[in-house]
Amino acid sequence: MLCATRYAIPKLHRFLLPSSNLLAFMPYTNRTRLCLLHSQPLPSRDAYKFDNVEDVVALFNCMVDMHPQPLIVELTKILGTVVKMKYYATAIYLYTQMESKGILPFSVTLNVLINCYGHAGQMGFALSVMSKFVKWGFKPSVVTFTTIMKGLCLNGKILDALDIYDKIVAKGFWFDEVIYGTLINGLCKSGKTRVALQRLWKMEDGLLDDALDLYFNMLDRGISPDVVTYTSLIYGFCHVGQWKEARLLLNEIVVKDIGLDVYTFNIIIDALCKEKMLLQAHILCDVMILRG
DNA sequence: GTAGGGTTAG
Repeated sequence: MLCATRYAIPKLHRFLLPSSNLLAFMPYTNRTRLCLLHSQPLPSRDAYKFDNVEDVVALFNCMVDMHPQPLIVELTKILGTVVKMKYYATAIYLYTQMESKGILPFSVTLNVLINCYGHAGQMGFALSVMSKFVKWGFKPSVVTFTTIMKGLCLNGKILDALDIYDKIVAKGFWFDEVIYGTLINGLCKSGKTRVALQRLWKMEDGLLDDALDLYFNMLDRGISPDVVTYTSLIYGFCHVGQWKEARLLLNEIVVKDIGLDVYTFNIIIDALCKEKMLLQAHILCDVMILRG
């Protein structure tokens, strides 16, 4: 079941305690170590190759059984760790365990849970967690709505995501680049790049002319599209073969000195390869290598 | 100092 080992502990701690948050964990580390060591037989040599997720699960299980109960903030951090490893179903399971032991979530925990359900293709549950917010006396935040929006996009319900966007506006939350990024990506993914631009433009109360005008307009409003937003749009244009627009956007990134990252490069190289433009793809590959 | 946005291939 679990392959917690004597050798796994230091590694586990390094993994879970990357920052100055060390102090918050200190009361639990020794107990955790004892728990892990006593619940499992000593490992064979092969046990060095353990799965990190299982270690995280082991830690979570230990903590959930502790008295006094650990802080929900700490449990939420561990859940977040599992999510970052993309083990969504596992995180959902852990949450269920936690709740069944009478440990109450707080707003961030619920946001994490919603994210998990979205990725697991269970938007029905994600939405019912929304109602739990009220039940537990918390208010859904802009993060909650953005997470729901992302989940809807992931599950092919782009129109519902746009409705959520309207709710964000109605709630009076101010826009930020993450909301834009989520929505733009969702729209571009569903092959509706034009709609994405129109929608963006509408957000900014302007007229749709072309992508360049749009970005200058956004800048004027104090919201600068970042590399994620650009990358999503480039993905959309590449996918419909509109190289001119893609190139224009790429040019903007360079002009604005926004760092291209591995996502951007991969998207463009992938598109070039699919268009059999291998020479250009190769050049970009070299650029990537040059930039380390 | 806890939560939300971007890719491909196999």
